Amino acid sequence: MSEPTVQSSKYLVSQTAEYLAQAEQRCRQQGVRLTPLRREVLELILSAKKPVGAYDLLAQLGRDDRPAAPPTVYRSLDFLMEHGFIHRLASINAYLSCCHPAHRHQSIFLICTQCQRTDELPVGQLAQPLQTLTAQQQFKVQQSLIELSGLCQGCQHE
Amino acid sequence: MSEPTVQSSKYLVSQTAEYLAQAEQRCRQQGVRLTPLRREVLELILSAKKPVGAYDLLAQLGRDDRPAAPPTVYRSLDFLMEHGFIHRLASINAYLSCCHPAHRHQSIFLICTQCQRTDELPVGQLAQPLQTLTAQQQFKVQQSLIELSGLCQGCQHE
DNA sequence: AGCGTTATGTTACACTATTACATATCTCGT
DNA sequence: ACGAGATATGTAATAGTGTAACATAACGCT
Repeated sequence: MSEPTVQSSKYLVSQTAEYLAQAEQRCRQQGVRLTPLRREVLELILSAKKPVGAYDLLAQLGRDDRPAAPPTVYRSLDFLMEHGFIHRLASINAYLSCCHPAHRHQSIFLICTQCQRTDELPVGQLAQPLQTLTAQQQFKVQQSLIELSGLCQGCQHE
Repeated sequence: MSEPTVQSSKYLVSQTAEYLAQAEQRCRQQGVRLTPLRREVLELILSAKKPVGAYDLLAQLGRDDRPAAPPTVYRSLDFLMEHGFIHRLASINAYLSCCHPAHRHQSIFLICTQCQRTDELPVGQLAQPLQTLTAQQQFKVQQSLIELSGLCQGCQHE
């Protein structure tokens, strides 16, 4: 709880407790409920140093010795995604917390194939060319997915 | 067999038969084998108007009344991807033929959520900003995945 | 023909996710 | 405080996607 989350260190520093408090507040503002279950799923994702699989979460949620059933976690994940608290990485079927849940945005994910740590970056300089390209095709983008797999700085020298 | 494939119409026109002939040739050049099975899988993907799921392919491959087993098709898909003949769309777990298998490249996919038709475009104007961004992060890209879902031109007015 | 390599067949299973329906909890008006 | 409707969770079953492990077959070369 004392160190900033790694994945967001370059982009927006936030600690788990602070993040959760802000999440609570945003849910209240929007009139939706960050229930104990949803909050716990979010906490688990926040405290992970890398993207987490749904079944990993399920195992950790396990009440009274037996693992929870899949819909339990998938519904929470759906809620958290819908409200912008987490993202799903399609290329590795895993979930990670969003660095800046305050507003809708497109992101680019850099996924390290070695250590699995993943950085989320704003589209920034790519937004304009992307817009130009889809406009040329007269394609109306609903959702974008940009995931780059490779070696992070730390893993290149091993 | 008489119409050009839709997905490549804006980028590189190629017909199934011609595509297969070129694939044969490239495999010979590289000393790898486009076996009847691999060729059939490629044909099925080429003749589809939209990306195809692995189990759809399996069903179509079904010999003597029973469907083929999963590894049959997955091994062929792996081969075809490895040699650049097809791509996998992670966001919809489907496969489609590559428009320009002659050389390695990054692509952008525009996937219509309505009709499922998918266009493959070269990264073009995005290559430079992408390169800049990953260089800033000192991230060594091994594989990139850019998939935009939305409505194609034809499906916007329905 | 014989041998090593490559490809395919076959069975079983792992992993990811959803459907359908039952139960519990919350919210709000009265 | 109460009950009705809406929202959330529990539970069981199953769908969809992909891989491991091992056996058999086909190829390619000497």
